[in-house]
Amino acid sequence: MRQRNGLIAGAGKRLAKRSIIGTRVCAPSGDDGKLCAGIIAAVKTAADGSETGYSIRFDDGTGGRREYRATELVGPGFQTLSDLRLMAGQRVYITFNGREISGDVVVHRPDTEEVRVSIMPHGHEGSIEVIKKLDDVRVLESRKSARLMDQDTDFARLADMSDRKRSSSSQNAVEISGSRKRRPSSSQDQDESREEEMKDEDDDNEPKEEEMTECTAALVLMSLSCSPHSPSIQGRITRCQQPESLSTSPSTSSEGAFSCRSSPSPPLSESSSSAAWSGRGLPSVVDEGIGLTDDDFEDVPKRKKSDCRTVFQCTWPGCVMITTTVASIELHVRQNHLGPRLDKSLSDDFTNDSIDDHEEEFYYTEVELGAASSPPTLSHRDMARPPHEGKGCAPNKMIIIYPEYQKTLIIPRPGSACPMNIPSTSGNTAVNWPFASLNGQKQIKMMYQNLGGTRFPSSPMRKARGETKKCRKVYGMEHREKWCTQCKWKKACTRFVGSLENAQLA
DNA sequence: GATGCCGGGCT
DNA sequence: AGCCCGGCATC
Ligand SMILES: [Zn+2]
Repeated sequence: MRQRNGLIAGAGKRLAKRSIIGTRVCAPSGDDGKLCAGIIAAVKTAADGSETGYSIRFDDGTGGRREYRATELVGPGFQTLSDLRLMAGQRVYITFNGREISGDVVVHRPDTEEVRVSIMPHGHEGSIEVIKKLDDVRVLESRKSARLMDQDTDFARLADMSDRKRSSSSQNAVEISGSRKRRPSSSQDQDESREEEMKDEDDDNEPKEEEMTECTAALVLMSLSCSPHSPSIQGRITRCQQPESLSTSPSTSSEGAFSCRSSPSPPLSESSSSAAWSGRGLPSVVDEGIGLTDDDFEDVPKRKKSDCRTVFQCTWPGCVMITTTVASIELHVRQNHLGPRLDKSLSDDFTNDSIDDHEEEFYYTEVELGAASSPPTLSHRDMARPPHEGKGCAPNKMIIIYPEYQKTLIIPRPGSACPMNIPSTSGNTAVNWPFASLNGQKQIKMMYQNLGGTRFPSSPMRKARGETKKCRKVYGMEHREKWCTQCKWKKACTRFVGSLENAQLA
């Protein structure tokens, strides 16, 4: 989220590699040379894989598209503002009084790298002109901080605001992604979820692209409920890009004990999804800044490069099956644990993906071999697992060790026959666990959504407060200066760290 | 109410 | 990255 500025045109060059679809860029939409903001809706690639053209969909409400070459685009990975000259009248965005404000270029002096911009600040009648360094001028609206947002009047924002007011219903399941549900006040979470009108009413989509956008949207939704590094996301990406191909191993991930279950997510199911992704049918008001940033994709490929060998281990309680391919582990899970699919063809068609498709994913995990940091917890998990029970029937308790804190959690399961059986519609106890990274970087998150009201006593999402007294308690508010820095910053204390559990972590 | 600290904003 | 703080969960 913080990396949003990756979107700002001119804010440093970023390679326009990977999936740049959805990236916000600017391009000359008319003959006047003025740049208009839009998003990359499609990329044309030559046979050799090089990108030769970009189809840009403009924000201007017409939904019109045009194709451009890379050299014509302005934005991350393409030209920066210093590469060109802004025309008078060009709409730009600058920061004025700590807030982003739009204005029109009066004149741009390439020699001095200065731009005179005419703006109409709030509470000012009439416009004023300011001179800004080119560096401080953007042609793409940046994402504003929540704090700065409230007074904005531009209609995109208004739409945004009223939008965020919309209460729950379909959105709910998406919002529950965080470990702690935050008030809408911190807008970000939801902004994200409305990720793009990528899949909007536009009808002339070539099929391939359609697939991509859906994939993108799915990715985003997933990322809301799962840790961004969740293998399941990666799995989906893989699947998405190469439908039908099951044998492709999802990228090598160094983390993720189990695949995570995307939240029960009714919203993922057809009806609501299109609404959610289409910006709720708002004509073409662009949910500014919501386009996928590079960063949204970044982690995924990054992970890929750890080229260690991976195997896939069944995580079904009591099962120690290990295979070398996704396909085989999925097959194993399906055949040995899940049983035959009901009412569904056996096809693994992604487009057909609905709530309980790919259930296999949730019962295996990738394990890196040879990685120096072989997940210590894996073995623990095995040990913690009840020794009995083979197939089909699960114990009614689940014992989970959370790698990060090395705590064991026993979750009583309401007599369900399958582990983590997630009720789809009238669900009562949904368990969602984006798993902690095994390398301990990410916070373990686990969610319970319990419509019945009874929450599980101690949510593992949050480190149960240890008995250890921390700086604050020890030194008291009056000796704040003695606190460790982390405490001063209201972060997890580093001085009085937990106890043995944490000690073991090393 | 106090404490711990996550998530996120600002510089 | 350092600093700060809102707000939530837990004690
Ligand atoms: Zn401390």
